[in-house]
Amino acid sequence: MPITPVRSPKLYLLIVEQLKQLIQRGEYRPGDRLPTERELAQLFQVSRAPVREALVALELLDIVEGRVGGGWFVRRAPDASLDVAAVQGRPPSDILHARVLVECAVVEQVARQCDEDDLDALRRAVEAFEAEVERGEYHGDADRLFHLTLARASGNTVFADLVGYLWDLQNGQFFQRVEGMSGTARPRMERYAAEHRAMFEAVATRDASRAREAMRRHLEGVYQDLLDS
Amino acid sequence: MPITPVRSPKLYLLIVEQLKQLIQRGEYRPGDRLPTERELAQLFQVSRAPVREALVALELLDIVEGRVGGGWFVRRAPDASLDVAAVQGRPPSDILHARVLVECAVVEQVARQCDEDDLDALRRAVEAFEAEVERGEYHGDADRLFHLTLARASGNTVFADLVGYLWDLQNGQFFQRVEGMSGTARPRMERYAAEHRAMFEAVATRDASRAREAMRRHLEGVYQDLLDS
DNA sequence: GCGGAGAATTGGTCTGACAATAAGATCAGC
DNA sequence: GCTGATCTTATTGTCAGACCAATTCTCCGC
Repeated sequence: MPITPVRSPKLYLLIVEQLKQLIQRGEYRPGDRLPTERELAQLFQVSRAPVREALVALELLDIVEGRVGGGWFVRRAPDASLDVAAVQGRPPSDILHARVLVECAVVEQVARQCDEDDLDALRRAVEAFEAEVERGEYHGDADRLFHLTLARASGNTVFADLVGYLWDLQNGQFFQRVEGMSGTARPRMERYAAEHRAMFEAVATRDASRAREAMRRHLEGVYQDLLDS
Repeated sequence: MPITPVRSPKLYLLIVEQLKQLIQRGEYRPGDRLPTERELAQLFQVSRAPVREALVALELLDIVEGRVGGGWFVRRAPDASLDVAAVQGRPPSDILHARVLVECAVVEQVARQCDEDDLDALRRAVEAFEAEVERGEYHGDADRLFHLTLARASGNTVFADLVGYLWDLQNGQFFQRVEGMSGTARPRMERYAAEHRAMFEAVATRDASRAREAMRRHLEGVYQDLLDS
């Protein structure tokens, strides 16, 4: 179980972050020239070394480009990113509502249009979760996999992004650590497994409205469990 | 026949290339510790600086990980598609569907429950966009602000995250830069301004279903414009 | 105005140094 | 012999200053 990684704030990572934001917000646009390394070092109140390391790293991402004797130029805006680490915790109810909105739509769409391959993948995800519960362990991977597989089956890559983000947001915030599945945890997991299977069955029988309802109840149940604990 | 640009081989790029190959060929596997920076510098016959720049760049790609006082560790093998995947965005239609799902729900909820302060903020966002169009400039900030203000007015912080992400995803991918608003751009922007105002009016009069429809038409219109250009 | 030579600027690299952290080694105590 | 704390060493992260090569700017002659 991954304990929250305590990261020491390295300067070059902070500089990378700031530069990315500056470019994404249009402060510097593609084609623009950045301040010189020495100027950036002064602005960030550091030496040239971490500034260069940040710039070189961004160059490998094709975001900036360094020309000897010329300067650093912006090539493209950094990709939009949903970074859980950058978010300092959202109200659980906000997460719930977002998950209900997105995942209900997802499961409804999957029920309407998924093919046999999707169903196979879903079945495997359900069984992996059941096996985990059976063995008495839970580290979330199989749970996340089910929701992500569902999102992928929708055929919409953006939905997959959102579902993964929301899962991390919800579960990273709360049970960072579920050790051994003590006491009340086990019945919960068994219920979750059953709910996953129910959703799968609804999808397999192409019952969109039943699938949607199953998802809504599942998410609300998980939310309640989180609040209780 | 395009002349191949003779690029001056920067040392850190050569080192990045060699390290990537070493890891890809299994010389160093995930979990392994790389030689120390000083050892690598000796091996490559260079100083520490370019070695560090290469390592830091690989760290941003999640290929290696540097621990203070510990050393550099391999996290995963660099897969060739990573760079491409980082660059290529999401299918525009996927983004559209996600935006319709989320933002229609947002605007509907705002129409139902927003207060006077929210309406003020929305009005200011609408007027800022109109002023931008009036001045003949468009750099997206005011557009983004409107959608984000709407999301914030919903009271759900996660919705704000999602809306911001989806906006960046859609607009970062296409018009990275709209300079001067040439030809067909201006009428478009005027239409967008009008649509924003229409949404605002619908919200202000608490007409949830009209607001939702206005949002859906707006997003689909934007999508069509993007495809046309 | 134009072209070209020289000066100033700027990225790329090197060297050496120091602090902070992590990991290994040592040692006292039982 | 084992445990736990302490000390030592190793390593990264950062700083400062310097030099080189490529680029860009400037200014001068024409």
